[in-house]
Amino acid sequence: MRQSHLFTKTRKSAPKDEVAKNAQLLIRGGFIHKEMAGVYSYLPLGVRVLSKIENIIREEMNAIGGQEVRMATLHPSENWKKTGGWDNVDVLFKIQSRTEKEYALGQSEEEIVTPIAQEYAASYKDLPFAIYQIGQKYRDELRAKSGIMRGREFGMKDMYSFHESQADFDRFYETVKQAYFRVYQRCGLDAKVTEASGGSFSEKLSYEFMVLTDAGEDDIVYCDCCTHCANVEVSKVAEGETCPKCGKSTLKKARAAEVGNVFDLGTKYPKSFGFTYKDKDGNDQTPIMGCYGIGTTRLMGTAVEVLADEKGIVWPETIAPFDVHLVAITGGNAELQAEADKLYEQFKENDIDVLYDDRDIRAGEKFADAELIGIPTRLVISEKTMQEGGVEVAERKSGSTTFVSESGIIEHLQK
RNA sequence: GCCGGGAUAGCUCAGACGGCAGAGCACCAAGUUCGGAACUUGGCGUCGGAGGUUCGAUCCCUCCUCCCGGAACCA
Repeated sequence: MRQSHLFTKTRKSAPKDEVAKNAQLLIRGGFIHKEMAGVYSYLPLGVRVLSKIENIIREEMNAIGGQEVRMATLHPSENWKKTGGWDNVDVLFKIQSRTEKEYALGQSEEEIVTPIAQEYAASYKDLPFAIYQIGQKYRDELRAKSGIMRGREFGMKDMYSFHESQADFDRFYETVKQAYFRVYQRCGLDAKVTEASGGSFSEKLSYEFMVLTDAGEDDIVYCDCCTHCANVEVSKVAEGETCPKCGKSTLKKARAAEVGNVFDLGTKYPKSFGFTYKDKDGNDQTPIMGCYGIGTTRLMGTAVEVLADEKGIVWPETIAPFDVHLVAITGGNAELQAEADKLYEQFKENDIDVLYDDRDIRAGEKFADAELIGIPTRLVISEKTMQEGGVEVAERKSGSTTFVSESGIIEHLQK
């Protein structure tokens, strides 16, 4: 894409009503636009990043047998009244129609997915299965904060699974945990899994996936030399004590952002809806249910928080809005401009995902913008580089530069 | 909803004793520039809203709205 066609622009300063690094950089770069506290619109660059995150999640959920759906976000109040959520879930947005009919906005989808599952699962032969979707969620937070880390409307992947037995649930639970680790790893983030409380809807322990960052809202204690990690709210062992798992190190405490969670829901929701299936002996049984969430927009915010430097965002290749930022420094030289245009066309022909800075502005502004936007690889074509018959290749993350000939650049980028 | 802070140009901010409201950036036009947000010249406010005090309020008082931080909460 030509940057001159991109309708968004960068800005030098962050708006004064944003303090969180993720929101400051994402707004300055033109990835998101704030509508009100806790609610953001996603602009072209932001949508590109979010789509890549969603696709990684989609691939991993599909790989473990998840089936993608898109459920309603406008919910009938009756379903929430059946489960008790109407009166007990304080973050539930409740709205009323002109005729005073009541609705809820989806803050989670058990109330919708359970009846759907019920419709199709009448026999033990129909189990197990897992349904997921990626979409908007609404939560009536008393205090939205931290940019896109904790909003009233946000993106989430939520998956729900239904099983015949606890053993089968446990098997799938573990499968999902492994898939989640792959998601975070592919997004360039190092996540830890912690034990945490199940919240208001489950008496069992849940697992949360945590990425260390001061922008988070949870405190965890973890071990450096093994995988032990727990939310301080449930940890029986405190900071500085010996790791109960490996016994080798003392535990450290850190701030972390929850980027996913998995819950054993037991039979609560199927029971609320009278969801039973026939077992082999013809008896009615209630399925065991699990739910699994990843906040897609929070994941995006976390990546910014964790990976950005003083110049701007540093996207991992896997979720960057573009793979390559081609920056033309022409100084008004038409031949050079034509040369850059040619290179851009060649990139497109070779399916290289490129943002081409063809704007008629000074070099310094282009460099500053490139660093702010954070595309992993920056190519510069200028009089200087042309004299040597090539382009400069700069890595955003390290700042290191190399020189590659014009004829070899496509091959260089494709490997 | 609680505690604290805040709201002045599109953006970032200054401002005064209560007395004609400013700068930089951005935007438009022209020119000079052209590898780190450059420069010159000319073109844009309901001082968040509503009351009150006052000859006069952006400034003082009251209420409200919105925003930020914190606490609490956190499917």
